Amino acid sequence: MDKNLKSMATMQRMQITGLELFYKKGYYNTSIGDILNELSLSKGAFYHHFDSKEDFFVQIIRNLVARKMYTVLIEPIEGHDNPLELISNCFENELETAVHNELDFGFVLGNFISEFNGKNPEIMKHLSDILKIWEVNLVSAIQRGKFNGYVDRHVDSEGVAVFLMSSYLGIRTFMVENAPSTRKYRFMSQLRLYFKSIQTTRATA
Amino acid sequence: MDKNLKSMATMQRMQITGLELFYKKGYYNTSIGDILNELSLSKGAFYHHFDSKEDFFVQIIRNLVARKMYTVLIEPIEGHDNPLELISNCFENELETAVHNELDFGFVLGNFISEFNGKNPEIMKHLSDILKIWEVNLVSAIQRGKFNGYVDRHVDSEGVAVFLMSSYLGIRTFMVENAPSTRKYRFMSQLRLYFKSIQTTRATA
DNA sequence: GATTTTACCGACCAAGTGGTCGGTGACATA
DNA sequence: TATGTCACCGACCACTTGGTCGGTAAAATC
Repeated sequence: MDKNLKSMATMQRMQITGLELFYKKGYYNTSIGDILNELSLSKGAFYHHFDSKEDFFVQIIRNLVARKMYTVLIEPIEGHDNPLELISNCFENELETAVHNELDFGFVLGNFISEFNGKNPEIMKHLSDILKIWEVNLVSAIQRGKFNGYVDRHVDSEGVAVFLMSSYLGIRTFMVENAPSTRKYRFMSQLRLYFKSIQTTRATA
Repeated sequence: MDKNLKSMATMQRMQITGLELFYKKGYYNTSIGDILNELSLSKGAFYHHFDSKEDFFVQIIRNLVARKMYTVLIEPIEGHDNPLELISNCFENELETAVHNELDFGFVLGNFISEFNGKNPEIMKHLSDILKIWEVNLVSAIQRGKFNGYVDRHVDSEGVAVFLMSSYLGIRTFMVENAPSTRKYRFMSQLRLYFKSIQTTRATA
């Protein structure tokens, strides 16, 4: 059973390093050799554990990206508090880690989507699945917000979700290009302005 | 002088096909051979006109992307009408062409930024320049709007610009993934809601 | 009409790529 | 102790890549 454990550990190490490099340099621009070098492992080791580069990448998405997305962008907005506030804090946190150049899984996703779109339907399916889950959870958070009196009943929940996901994906591309901290701040301010316009108006209905 | 003309025409053809393929398949995933095949031209022809693949790409950015960005995302928001309306229409138009799968230069830019970021500073500089021009023009459109009484004087023009650019870049990634038409519609609705929250309030101040 | 310039050709090259395969030694099983 | 399994090794392969270079034919220049 010790063997099995070692095997798992190696696979894990490969996947973690793989994600890091794929994220930094892009999938097509990262060779298996790059990853193996970083870990001082051989081709043989790689193909012993994975069928192909593509299989390897799919495993990474399912094992690392999907799970992390869940804990970071979905779990935090569950609950019955004001969803707009939950979302706000969640975005704030994630953008803050992004400022410090750590792996931000929202952006990892956006990155990969633009890399694979139109090229690799198999991989796109996996990426789309994750996005879909995010979307569904955002929509239900907004609806919960309506039910609990935090969100104006007239707003279109799906619309809000699309708008939120878009701007989040976008700000990440945009932060990466320049002045991340300033842009994060400006983005969050405007987001809160937008939230104001869809929250329940205390004055009339 | 006929020679010169033919030369220019060939370069133009190469650049147009190049942009198309780079956009569709990504820069690193498109070989010079791919482009040449499409045009039935030879390696010799390519390296006669361009120094390298990178040089070729930079030319494309400067000759095609930058100019098109200007006519499509910048010129339409100049003028002294309500800038929020101009921007709204401009985004609407561009997203509509995007729905029909034509080249959308806003997204071309976002795509390339995520592909080159952290990898090729030389190319990133060119992309950043274009983005900067867009940003500056958005900011001044908003400020004009304040001056002309269309936009609430308390809003942060730079913030609005960052928010607009982010959401535009994001919706394009997101539209490309699925249900472009629906998402475009939802996005535009929410964008107009946001605009309402930053326009001059007729009731008080 | 002779000469030079120029647009383009295509065989070729070195450097990588993803992927294969016959090994080897440590461990588990018997 | 003998045997089998399994994690890992690294030389090797077919193929693609960006890029070179000696050529050619037509146009421009003289």
